[in-house]
Amino acid sequence: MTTKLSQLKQDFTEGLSQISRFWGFPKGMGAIFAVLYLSPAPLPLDEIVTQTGLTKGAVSTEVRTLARMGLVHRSSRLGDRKDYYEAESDFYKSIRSILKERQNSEFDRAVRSVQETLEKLESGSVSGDEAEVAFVHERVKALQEFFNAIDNLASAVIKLESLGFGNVTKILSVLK
Amino acid sequence: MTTKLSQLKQDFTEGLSQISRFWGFPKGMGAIFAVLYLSPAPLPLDEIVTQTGLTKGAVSTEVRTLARMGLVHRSSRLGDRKDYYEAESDFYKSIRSILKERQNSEFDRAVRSVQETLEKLESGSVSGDEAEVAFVHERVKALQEFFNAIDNLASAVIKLESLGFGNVTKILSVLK
DNA sequence: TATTACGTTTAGTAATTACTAAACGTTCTA
DNA sequence: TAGAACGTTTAGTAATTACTAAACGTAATA
Repeated sequence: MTTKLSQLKQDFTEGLSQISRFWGFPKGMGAIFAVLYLSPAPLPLDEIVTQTGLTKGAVSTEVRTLARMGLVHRSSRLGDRKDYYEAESDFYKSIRSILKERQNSEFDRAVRSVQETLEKLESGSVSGDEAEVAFVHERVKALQEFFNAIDNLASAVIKLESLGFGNVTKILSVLK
Repeated sequence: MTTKLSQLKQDFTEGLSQISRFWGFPKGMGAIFAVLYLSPAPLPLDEIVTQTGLTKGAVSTEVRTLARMGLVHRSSRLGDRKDYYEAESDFYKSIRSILKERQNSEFDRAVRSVQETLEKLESGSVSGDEAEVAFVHERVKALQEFFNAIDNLASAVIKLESLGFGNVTKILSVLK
């Protein structure tokens, strides 16, 4: 039993949409990426619109955030005022740029607030039951250290030239 | 200038709530975890209710998913029919159990659908422009390999006794 | 200068998700 | 056996997020 390529593409797109949603991104974003990822040539916005069934507005904004994440690239051609988009196919590259993106976000602000909490505790300026303050201090400190570990890991990954297969297997062997 | 412990706790809780939302979990979940994490003793549901301002129903369901993730533990005492909850303080342990949790989820289903797409392509049963089929094949394969790499990494982490400081620094040195 | 071909913004709607309030079931106590 | 003290479920609401439709801005073309 044979499958039409167009059908296959559609299934694939559906799959990526769900994956996208799973990671907390709009499912339309996954669909857009899928369409670009399976296209041999860069596509103009209009083409993405017809292939995903989303509106111009939606594609316009979501493709922009994809670009900011480094998952797609925008380009233009001389004498053609359309923008063309194509998917980044090196996923390790994408991961790095997503991590980078996340570093200057909401998340970082929240992490810093934990840092501030810790500083107050270190400076001894917190009033309350002594034993409980000590306990809280210890806990907050542990959390902060955990965040630091994660952060170091992320930074290291970002700095890498490439997180290719070799590196992954190296990591795996260390973890054995 | 001194800060009251109660105020500090509240700030901390606020911070964790945001972090929780950032990772796609309800912010109430972060708040519940924060309250438990800063409590020297296990707390009954009612106490969580008063400290977070959520309702019994909400706390009941969210504390359960926290437990499933291994971020909190439920216990009970003889001659007391309240349940008591306490936070897991070993975050590496938590990470492992979250990863485990994620492995049997929606996500895995979606990943498998990519696998199926690939199998169809491998079996040569896809009809359409030959060159394009070849291109799509290559791309889908690359994506699948990427997923495998991630999956291997996750599995390795899960199997670890402990992802303590030592291991993290080892990983870091490999990535240099 | 008017028209067309684009991408962006905006204001509103649909869909989803987080939560509340209250009914419910069970187990213990009187 | 009634009542109280729990945790759970359910049905509905509030808040958030994803998206649509359409107005808009800009630059190229006639």
